[in-house]
Amino acid sequence: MSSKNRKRTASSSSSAEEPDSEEESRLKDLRERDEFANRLKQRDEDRTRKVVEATGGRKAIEEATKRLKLEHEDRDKIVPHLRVQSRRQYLEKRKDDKVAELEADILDDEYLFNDDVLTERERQDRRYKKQLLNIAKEHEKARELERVQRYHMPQDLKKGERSEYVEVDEFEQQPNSEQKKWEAEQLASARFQFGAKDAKAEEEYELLLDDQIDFIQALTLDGSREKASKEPELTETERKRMTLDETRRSLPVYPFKDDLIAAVKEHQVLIIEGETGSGKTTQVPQYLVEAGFTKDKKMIGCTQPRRVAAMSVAARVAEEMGVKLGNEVGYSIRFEDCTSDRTILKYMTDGTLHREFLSEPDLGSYSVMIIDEAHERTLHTDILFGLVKDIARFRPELKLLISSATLDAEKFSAFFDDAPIFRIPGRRYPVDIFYTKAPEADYIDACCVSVLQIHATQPLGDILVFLTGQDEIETCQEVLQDRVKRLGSKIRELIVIPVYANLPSDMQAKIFEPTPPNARKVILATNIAETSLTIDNIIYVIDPGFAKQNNFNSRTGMESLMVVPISKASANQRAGRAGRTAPGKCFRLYTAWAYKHELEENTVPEICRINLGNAVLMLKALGINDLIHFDFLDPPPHETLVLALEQLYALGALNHHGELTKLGRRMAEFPVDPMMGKMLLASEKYKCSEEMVTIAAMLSVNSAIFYRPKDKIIHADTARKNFNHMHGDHLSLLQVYNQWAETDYSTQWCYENFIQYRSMKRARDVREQLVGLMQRVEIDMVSCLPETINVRKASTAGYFYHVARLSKGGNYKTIKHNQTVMIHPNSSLFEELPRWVLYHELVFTSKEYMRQVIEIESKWLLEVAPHYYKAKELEDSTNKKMPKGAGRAEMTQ
DNA sequence: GAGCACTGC
Repeated sequence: MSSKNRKRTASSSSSAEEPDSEEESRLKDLRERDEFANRLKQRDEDRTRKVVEATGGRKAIEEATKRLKLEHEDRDKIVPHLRVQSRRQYLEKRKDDKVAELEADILDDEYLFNDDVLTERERQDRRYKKQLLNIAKEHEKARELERVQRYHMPQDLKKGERSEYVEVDEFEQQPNSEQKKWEAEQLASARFQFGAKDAKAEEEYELLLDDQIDFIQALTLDGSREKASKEPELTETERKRMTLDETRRSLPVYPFKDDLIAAVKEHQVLIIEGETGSGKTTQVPQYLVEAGFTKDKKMIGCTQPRRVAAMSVAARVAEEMGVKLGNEVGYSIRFEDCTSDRTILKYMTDGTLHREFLSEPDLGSYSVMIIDEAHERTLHTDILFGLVKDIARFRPELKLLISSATLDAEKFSAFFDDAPIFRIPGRRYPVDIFYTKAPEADYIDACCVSVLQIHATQPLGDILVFLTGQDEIETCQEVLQDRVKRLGSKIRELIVIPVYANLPSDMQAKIFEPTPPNARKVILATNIAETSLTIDNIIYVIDPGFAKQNNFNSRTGMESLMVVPISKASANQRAGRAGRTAPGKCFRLYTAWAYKHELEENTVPEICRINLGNAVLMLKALGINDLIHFDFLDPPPHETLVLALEQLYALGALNHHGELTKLGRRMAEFPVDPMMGKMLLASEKYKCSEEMVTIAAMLSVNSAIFYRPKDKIIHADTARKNFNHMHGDHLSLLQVYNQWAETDYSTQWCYENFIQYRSMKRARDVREQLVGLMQRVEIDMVSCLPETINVRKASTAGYFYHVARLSKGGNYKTIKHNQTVMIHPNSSLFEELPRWVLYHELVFTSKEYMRQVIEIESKWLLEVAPHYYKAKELEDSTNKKMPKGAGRAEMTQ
């Protein structure tokens, strides 16, 4: 490391040194880099051989089946518990209702009839009722007291018992929770009202009809199944009765089998355009196997944007081909490689293939590569396009299939030198599209009204509503449940179910439960339902036309999560969700004019919106030096690329010729941001690899570690404070992980400390992978605890770019851009305000916040990045501006 | 004193 620093210094202070030694050290580094790469390759080959000996992949399969089984068992354990919970909640609610009813009853009674006009029996009855009410109230009071006094922290729970706070969320979501009742009361009393109070009830019911939104039908999304009357639809049970072979033959691709094989044989690149449900993902690879594309021990690869898809499709195809998953048909995703030497058909995520390029840049073991769901334009598919196009030029025998839904096919074809397009009809029912006559001011409210409107006027069938986030979903759920309750038996039962990615999986599973007869399900979902989750039996879709999108500003290096209008492609995708099992309807909460004139044609592809540090490093590691002219389907903004290159240079991953250094080659092995990669490699020098790996893993599960249930915020916060480390959040995270590890990764411990088990489990997976990679880049695992200065120094070695200094008024200024930023209120340093801090990321929400912060000393910057910082600019006394030009360090070691 | 759409390696 120190030799590198010297070299960098030398290269930047130019004329002082002889050019020869600079050139020499560059060449030496390149030589070392290549030797390192060769060692990696050698090791990979050895490992593959070992897998073959160990009767290939069986372990992975066992692991996979074990995992599936475990999840299943988990659910079985949880479901009865959930039932008890919901019953309890129901009883609670009912009790509240009954008590309120009784109270109203007595009041009415007293108001209407004087005591003396009553008969003795009536008087007795009244007394009895009053007594009952008193008892109920006393009981409630006692319980209230008990609740306060006898509140026990979750650790008091006996072993095996589930902590209660998991479901509390649900309790709070109930329309009748105490807090909500109180709020509603306050609101009601604060409102100015005309007329008699009891007249209001009437109005409320009228509202359902009064408030209606006018929709006009504009067009119909064509379905390919309109002739459904001619060929009677197969029900699910009928389909099950069919043999696998019959099912395969009933798919829309089947008639095109021979044509398709012929087309693949004739052309090197083929674009396949087909709707979901055409069977292309499962069938096309099988056809190619039958056609003999895997004869010479080469594989057919098929990429998917999502892990679940890769796994489930592989399982399905294995079943159809009558082989065991992991043998001839396998899948490969992060943390799980379920393939063997016998595998000829391999499903994988696009990111996995992207990684595979590092060890096999020519895709030598594949005869066909299928890139599926290309229209989704994930970062990885977009980069794969460029790579794969390049390879196709010097491997003429490699076949490429790019498969996509409609619209984009022409663009793909143009990119791949006018490759022919093969069209396969899909299987979808028509969807009628409705627009509002006038724009809606409040789309949440409009959603609720529309749902009730559909519920009251349209035939049965489930509704899917697209909202932007958890917050909106919760509000909408409350409003709906409240209004439904008030409408009472005037309408049929309406079941409201939320879905978003952060929702615990057993709650998510509820969307798949069948709707009871004569009831209707409303699913309130985020974008998760646009692609990731397919829910059957949706007939109606409500689309307000918004989504949350992450954008990266390469000028400031800041990310921001904003609500933006969706694109036309996205709107059509959403509408399509209504026509999967029967003709459907889609209600768009914007005008037809807005659709036509205000929505973009397509969503801006991910590659143009995010930080490309890691992607650029990877491409460099693949030997692609001229990134500015890399063949992108949609080139990312120039500044993003420049920023990424600059950062890589500053980190020492590239030399001044823009070539990858040995350090850079090692960094590329890690599936993390380059700064984090550098941090991990720096741990070698600072002898704290154990700690850094943990911190990296914890930082990778983005801010989803601490759990804050609404009603136990105080407890959650005190629990969190126990982990706070005086020097900052990285160390707090380290403490969380290490304490968890000490309890043998206990679930119970997580509940007790208000920590999300799911995130911790993921951190553990990531950590395991990183440990493996550390060995791969030849770093031993050592610990420096209990001393932690080196942990912070190693962090600084990676993140010296992300440093801010305290200025007047308690604000911080970033060193690089002199931009005003603040410590995030969740940070353990929020009230400390150290002079120098290092941040993991900069996010814009309501303000510019630094998230995950540690305290550092300015002299460390000179130690870890002498090429980047001058001693002068780090002087604490002066307040003068930072000289801009970086890399002109004059420091001597 | 805040607030995390969704994937993936």
